[in-house]
Amino acid sequence: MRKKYIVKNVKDFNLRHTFCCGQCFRWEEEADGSFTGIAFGKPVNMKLDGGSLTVDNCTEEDFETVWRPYLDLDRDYAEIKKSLSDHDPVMGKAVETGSGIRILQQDLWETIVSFIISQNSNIPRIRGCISRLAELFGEKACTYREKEWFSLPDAGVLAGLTAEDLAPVRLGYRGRYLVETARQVAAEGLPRNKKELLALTGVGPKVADCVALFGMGQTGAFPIDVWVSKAMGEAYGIDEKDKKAMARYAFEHFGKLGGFAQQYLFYYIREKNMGKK
DNA sequence: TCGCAGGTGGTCG
DNA sequence: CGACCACCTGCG
Repeated sequence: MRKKYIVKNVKDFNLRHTFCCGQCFRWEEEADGSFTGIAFGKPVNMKLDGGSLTVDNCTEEDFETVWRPYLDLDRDYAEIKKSLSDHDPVMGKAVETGSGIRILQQDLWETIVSFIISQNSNIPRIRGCISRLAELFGEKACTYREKEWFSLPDAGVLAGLTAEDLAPVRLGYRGRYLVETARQVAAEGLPRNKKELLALTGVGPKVADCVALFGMGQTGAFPIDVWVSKAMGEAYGIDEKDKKAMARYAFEHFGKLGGFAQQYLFYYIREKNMGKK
């Protein structure tokens, strides 16, 4: 018995902006522009027509407890965008380009796993790794749209494996990081802040900031990757190698809005780069 | 074919 | 403490 849940009047939301801005790796665009994916063990399809969001395979209770917070629907993005746009013209353009981005509030463990895997890699490969990890070692959630869906393996499961066991996932040297981090989490519990994140194997400043932002709701976190470096080099004339200067700039100029600023910049510079090719 | 990708840990000076 | 550099793998 499948249910659909429809919400009217959703503002400042675009599925592609949100699911293709690099914050998540388990959503796929369908031919009709809708997106199918899984979070918190629940596969759904989302379709947006004007301001009307239809979530297929979703009850009202699921929507209120899972998807409303996940999609960050209770936050006023108009205000954030106004504030950032007023800062400078480049940010104004970035906000315009990614006007429907929402920062997803994702499962903490899944975020840790995803961004450890993401390092020094590329999006198609990251998606493949995460999907294989779920299918080979995760827990079966259910069948939806003639496909079997799996959750990512939890820390306890991964802690009992070796990097060798993970070979078919083809994580490369990240497999070792993942097993080691799983053992740390299984023993000590999930990290509660950036300091505890940095204590995990395979988690450095970039991954810690991604997890803080996407998995801990720390909106001031400002992950600096090669794309954001490029964007800030162009926009603010900061030396692209000087990560410290960039972090300082973000802290001083964007404060608690740093995470949003980062997503708009990231999406904008990547869009621009795609257009070039 | 081959550099390089949404970095990190280890090892130097 | 800052500047290298190796590291798995597979895309473009």
